Amino acid sequence: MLPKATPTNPESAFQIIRSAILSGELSPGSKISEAHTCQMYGIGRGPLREALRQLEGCKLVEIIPNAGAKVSYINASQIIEIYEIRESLEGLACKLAATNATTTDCLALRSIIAEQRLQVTRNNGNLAPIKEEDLDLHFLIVKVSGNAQLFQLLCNDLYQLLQLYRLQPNTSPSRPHIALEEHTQIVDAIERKDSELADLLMRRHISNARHELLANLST
Amino acid sequence: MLPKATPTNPESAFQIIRSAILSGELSPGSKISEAHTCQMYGIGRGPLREALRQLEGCKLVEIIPNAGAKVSYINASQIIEIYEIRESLEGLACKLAATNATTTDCLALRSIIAEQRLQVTRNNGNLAPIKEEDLDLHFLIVKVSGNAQLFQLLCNDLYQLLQLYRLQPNTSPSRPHIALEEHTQIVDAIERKDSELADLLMRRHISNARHELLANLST
DNA sequence: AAAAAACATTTTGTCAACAAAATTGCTTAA
DNA sequence: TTAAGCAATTTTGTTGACAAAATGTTTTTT
Repeated sequence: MLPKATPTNPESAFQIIRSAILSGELSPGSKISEAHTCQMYGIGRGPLREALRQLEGCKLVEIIPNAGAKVSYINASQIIEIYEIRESLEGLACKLAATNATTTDCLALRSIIAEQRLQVTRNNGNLAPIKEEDLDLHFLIVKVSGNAQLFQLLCNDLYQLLQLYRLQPNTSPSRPHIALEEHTQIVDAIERKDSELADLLMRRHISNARHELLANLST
Repeated sequence: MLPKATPTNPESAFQIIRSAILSGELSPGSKISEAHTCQMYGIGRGPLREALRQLEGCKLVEIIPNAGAKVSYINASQIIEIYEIRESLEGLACKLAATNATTTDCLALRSIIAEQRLQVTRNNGNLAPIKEEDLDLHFLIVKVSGNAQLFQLLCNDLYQLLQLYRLQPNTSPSRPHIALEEHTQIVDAIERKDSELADLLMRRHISNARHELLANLST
């Protein structure tokens, strides 16, 4: 019933390799040998090369002429820069979301918050893996903003770089209680259509996360 | 003396096709036939396909499976969305630039302003093509910000989408006197290291441009 | 023994031929 | 006249073989 395009085209190669990178199957910094990778995932060399060029555009791989491709390694200064960008863009997303959110949107946002609250109480304040729900919320806010370009930028590029970073050495601690509180306030502001406040709160939320990250790096 | 990689690799194909698109040689919306394009620019079909996938990442071309690639056509709502993003990101750029600018940087910024002023007086307030100097200024501010990720995002992706848009039907009027005034104030703020004000002024500057654009679209 | 040069191997870059899909134009039928 | 079906052509997708570059190893020379 699905429209299903041809199975082994460059597009699917792109998704296959991307999943492999984001799941950690291909680890950051490691070389992506063409012959080896082709056999591994059952894709041709042509399609693979196209997929690699596409992944280069997402900054997930780095291609060095005559020397091959390797999975990107995100360092600390890069992730800080990305957080600065997120601060601006997600502030914008919240501002727009507050303006455009329908009641249905608000219900969906609330339900994510509820799920997060459940997670936090369940883990009783320990280092909890809200990670997925966290991104879910940010994801939905960007979607609700209605700015398609913004959605693509954040959800197809930046969020995946964050994911890649999290595969690396240190898993950031993230204080679930505080994050939950901040999330709740943000959704409240969106629901009340207070765009200015939603903007401010989201910027502050990400700024806090950035400073926590900086503190962990310097120690 | 230059390291100069092999001439006809996918990288150079990428640059060749991109220039062709940005110069209008390949017009927005037109199909990019593989065979035809290969002959036209003297590049192989493999390298071309890799280049097209790379250009798809920059949103300069659109690839439809089993139907080929075509030059992107940027519509009004897309450009408005991009201006919203610019407003956020260039505000950030100004904020960072105000914090990080050296005296050398400020001199360079001032010299661009001087050039713009020259242009405006020369054309005596008529619809002047400050376009190049305008982008030069924005370009330099982003560079001075010191955020490499931000630089890539704005200067390698968004600015070129703007360029693509300008190739299309309507050339926006742009009021040089006002723009120059706004630019001057922005550079002043950066020079005084007033990051908050620089942020605000840039956001307002781009917001003004966006509203002008909207006004022209609705008429 | 250390450094440099030559060789062998692996890996990337490129091209050309083939297969599959889509578009085009034509024929045929309603 | 229009619409549907079919055939021919063009265009995209894919694979395989070959050329060039880089890497690693061995041999030679100082």
